[in-house]
Amino acid sequence: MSGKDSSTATPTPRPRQTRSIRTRARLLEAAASVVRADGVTGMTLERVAETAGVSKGGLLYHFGSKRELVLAMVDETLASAGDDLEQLAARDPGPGAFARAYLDYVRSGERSESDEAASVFAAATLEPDGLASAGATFGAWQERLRTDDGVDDTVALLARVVGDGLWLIDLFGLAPPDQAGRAAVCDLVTSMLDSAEQ
Amino acid sequence: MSGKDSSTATPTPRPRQTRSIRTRARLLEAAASVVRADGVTGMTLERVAETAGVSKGGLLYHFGSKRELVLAMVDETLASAGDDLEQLAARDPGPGAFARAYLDYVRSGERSESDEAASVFAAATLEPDGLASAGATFGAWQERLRTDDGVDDTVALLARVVGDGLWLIDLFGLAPPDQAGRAAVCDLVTSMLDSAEQ
DNA sequence: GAAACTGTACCGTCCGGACGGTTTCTTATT
DNA sequence: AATAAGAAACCGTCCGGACGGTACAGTTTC
Repeated sequence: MSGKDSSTATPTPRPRQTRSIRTRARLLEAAASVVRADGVTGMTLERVAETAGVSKGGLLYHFGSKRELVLAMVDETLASAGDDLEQLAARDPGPGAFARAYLDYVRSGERSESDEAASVFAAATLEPDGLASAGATFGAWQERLRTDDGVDDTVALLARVVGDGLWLIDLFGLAPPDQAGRAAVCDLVTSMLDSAEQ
Repeated sequence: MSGKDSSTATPTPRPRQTRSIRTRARLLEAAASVVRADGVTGMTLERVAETAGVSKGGLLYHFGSKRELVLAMVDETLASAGDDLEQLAARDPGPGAFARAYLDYVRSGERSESDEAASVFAAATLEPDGLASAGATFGAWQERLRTDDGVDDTVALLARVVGDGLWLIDLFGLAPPDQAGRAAVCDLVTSMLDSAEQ
């Protein structure tokens, strides 16, 4: 995960909590990596703790139950993606910035984050409503796409569907298109975005 | 699952030939319904068997292991979707038939199969490579889209991404767009398909 | 002195799979 | 037509093992 510090770092460092948060982050990361390596069924509390270099008791100190851990994985991943999105949109003034960011985010199909996100998504299926908050987040993004941007509703929705589609295709390894193809598609939709301003 | 037993005299009212494959299908269906109800973790062999009205031994007669069952679920669902797609494309002669079928398939979003497909997809994550064959199938569809249709490559890919995107968004309940929006998007891409023939 | 852990022991549950037995259908032979 | 033989379909139970979670007494770090 990258680009986590959205705001300026606190002037006074917190040595106390730094350790806790770092362990927490390590646990989250370890959980994703375990899922990626051994599948959802292989993600046991014991193995996650071991991978993170923490005892099982230590894990349960941070996450009271497996469910809590899984839900935190989803929230964390989505929040990180949201930050990246905002950051991308921020340096592109003008209408359709968020939609363009949405497409830029999936244009290259970089592997590193995608793999981890896939694991998280898979883990979310462990809990019946594990994707509930994910649905809410996607809904918020769609709303942002529709209202915050001065583009035609249909084209905005198209951008969202293409962005999500590419992202999910990557996530599950459903025969992702090659670099050239995905770039061409993103460019096509971006050009529609620009010419459909209103 | 007790059907009508209107037979009064004939002791053999039903041909028992298809008993095996019927039980198999029932097991597959039961598995999906269990996942939908209780989540991936709730899908145990015992519960699937019970839901299908079969003993656990009977289940294991048809599927040697849980892995086999899960893989069969994926294959079955994908094959079914592929059939629907072909059927849709068959009654639309002319270039871009498959691409249009791809979009028509997800246009309404009222697919009752969607629920079941979601469960199957979730179950596939139980096995590390549970989605391998799914990836292959999607790749084949993409290739069919690219070669079999007389449309521009980029637009064909766009159709695929939009189709998959809508489908996956529905599958995971990631804030699916409303009827009007999705129809508009599908119409838009379809019109691009028609005007981009070559 | 409190937060942030470690380490171990343990419990109740439940799961996947094996296995031996039982019923139902098909086929061959007489 | 009868029946023996055998395969296919299915039942019911048992077991080793692992998992999630609890409890708690110690230890390090700030």
